Amino acid sequence: MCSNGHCAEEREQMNCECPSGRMTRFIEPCLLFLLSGENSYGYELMENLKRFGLMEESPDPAMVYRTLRYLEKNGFVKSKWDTEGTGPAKRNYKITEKGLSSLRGWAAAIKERMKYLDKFLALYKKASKGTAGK
Amino acid sequence: MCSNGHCAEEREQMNCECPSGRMTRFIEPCLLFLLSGENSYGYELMENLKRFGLMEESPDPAMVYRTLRYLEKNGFVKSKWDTEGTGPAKRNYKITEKGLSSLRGWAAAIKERMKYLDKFLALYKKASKGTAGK
DNA sequence: ATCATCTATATGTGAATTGCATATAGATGA
DNA sequence: TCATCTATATGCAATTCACATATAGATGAT
Repeated sequence: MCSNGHCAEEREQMNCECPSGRMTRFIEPCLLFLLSGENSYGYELMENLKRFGLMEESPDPAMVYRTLRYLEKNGFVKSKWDTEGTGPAKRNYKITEKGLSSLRGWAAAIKERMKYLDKFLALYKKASKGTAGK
Repeated sequence: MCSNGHCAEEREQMNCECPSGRMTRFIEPCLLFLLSGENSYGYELMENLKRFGLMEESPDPAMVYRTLRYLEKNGFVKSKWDTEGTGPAKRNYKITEKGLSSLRGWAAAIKERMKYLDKFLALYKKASKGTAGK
């Protein structure tokens, strides 16, 4: 049981994988960001997602592929089958203008959200100085 | 439709209430923090939650009361009916040692989480300097 | 040749989380 | 008596996600 009592397994507080503070749908801006750099496809994106740290081990393929389809369905990216080269066919994604705009929206929202988290931590720290958070 | 295409209504990017970056179960550490300051009850806590900014208008009573029951069920708080004073009876909550420990866990997790968000924003900013995020 | 492994994409399912609606009821003031 | 404020609570459906599973082309080892 983790420190928050959510998880079945015993974990270090900092490595707790219970929902504490999980960022809902954070994989979306990550994918959009990667695609804003260069066109890519699911399997490759999965590897590069590790850079963002939140999916340290290896991101869930289901999440990656489903999110990519969601992004395409909503016009944030466009895909084409790429049968060149070796191995199975890849679905190659390219970000759209709408996708770039969404990425800017995400960045702004994340910035805003961090303000609130900072506020929480500031309140917490302030309260810790006294005995309690009165 | 918001900038991320998730919401039905038109909104300013910064005020978008779509899931962009929402912190899952953030109400938990907020309640624990408030109770670490002084004993309180649902209706009062609901008012004080506004201070954290994330539930600007007014927090959903369902979330507040359900979360409090969850916290009690898991030993993070204890409650007693308070029939003193005027109006309907209040369920008065008091944080436990386990609750204080959980609050510390949340604070650590949030700090850690902010590191990742900072990292994302740093990457985004860096990429914005060049033409694209290559 | 066949078998494991790597590359690549995709769907199914159940649990967790949440927003919104609704129910209940004591107390207060017009 | 009726609306409003205080106070707590449940029901339900949509969203999100972790984990399991399916499919299939290509490659290298034995």
